[in-house]
Amino acid sequence: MTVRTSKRTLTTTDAAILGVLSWGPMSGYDVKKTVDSTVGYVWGPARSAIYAVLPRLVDEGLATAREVAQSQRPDKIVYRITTAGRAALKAWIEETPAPPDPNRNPLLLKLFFGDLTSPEVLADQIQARRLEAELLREEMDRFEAEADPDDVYTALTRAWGREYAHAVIRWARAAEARLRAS
Amino acid sequence: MTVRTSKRTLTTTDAAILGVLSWGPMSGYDVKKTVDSTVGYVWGPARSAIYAVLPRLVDEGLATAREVAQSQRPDKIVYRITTAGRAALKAWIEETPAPPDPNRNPLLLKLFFGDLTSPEVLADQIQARRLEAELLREEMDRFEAEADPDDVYTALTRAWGREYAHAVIRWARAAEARLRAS
DNA sequence: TGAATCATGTAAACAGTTACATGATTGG
DNA sequence: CCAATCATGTAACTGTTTACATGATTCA
Repeated sequence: MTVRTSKRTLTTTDAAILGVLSWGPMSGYDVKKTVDSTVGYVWGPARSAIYAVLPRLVDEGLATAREVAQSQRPDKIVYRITTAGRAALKAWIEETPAPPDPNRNPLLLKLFFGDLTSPEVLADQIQARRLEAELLREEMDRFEAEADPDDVYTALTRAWGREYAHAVIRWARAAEARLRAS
Repeated sequence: MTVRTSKRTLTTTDAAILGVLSWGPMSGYDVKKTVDSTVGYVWGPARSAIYAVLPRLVDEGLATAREVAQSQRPDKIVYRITTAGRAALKAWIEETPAPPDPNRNPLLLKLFFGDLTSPEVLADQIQARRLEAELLREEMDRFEAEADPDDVYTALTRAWGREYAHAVIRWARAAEARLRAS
């Protein structure tokens, strides 16, 4: 059993998957569900990406796979993070510099070329962004209510969600007013 | 001269390039420089992407190319947006729904798995993000000073830059304090 | 009976980046 | 003379998504 001891750094998707495996062994199907309801807010790989990554993690010795036969349900493959996997994830967290904030905002790009259309069109699109942000804020509030206040890390992610939503809402309100006025 | 009348919707990179061409005809080299100093803040394609996209825009009838011989400088190819190009860009602005905010934040993802490392490591990374945001805010302030206050669209993009930077700074300050305390 | 859930995977396409490759001219 | 600027492109790769493909079981 040769293990590809490649010291390749993890992709963000690898890290997300390894991360949920660090919470407990599970099948690809369960990884997907867990991702969606947790880290999916900040990194949401496609289902097919998860099924592609898992065997690769096994190849690299970062996880193990065990086939589990089931009678009432389709058989499944349960993945478990290894010590090497935990170390690789820790290294990714500590050593990989978080890239600067994504410089990519198509909505803002539209604003640069705003002269080609009417202010109402842009105001509508900004409003849609604001409604999204308002939903996000409500969601964060709901999480806040049912969350463990001692869990610092998830508290910080919720705090960012609220701060971000707040920024979008403030900006959008002002932008909409200014555009609808002209 | 057959023009591929494909009604393919533009990619964001296509739109960014067509957009700067809507400000005037120019070479690929100049597109790159113009992008970097303007829309680059929200969409910054690589140089190679620009040189790859430009001929495709010509294929699709969205731009024309004219070779310009130069004696003192290397010859160049000057691209000019066509009426069809302008229409395609307008359609992109009006019809293409701006995708929801990018769900992709590796720094936040690290926080989800924060238990695997020390609070200091995370605080350091958050601090780096804050310093970035402080630079962004200063840059926006400088732009603000020299900008035309009647130009609504660039004013809105600057406003977003400031609002966003503010959100990052507020969040990071609180997060750093909380992590350094524990 | 038909939709939802459980369960896994492949193939093709897409969007974009980095690195490679070349070469003249200008200014300090 | 050396660095910066002007000028264009290709090749290989990376990471990710969408669509395709299959099939059992449970619940309303």
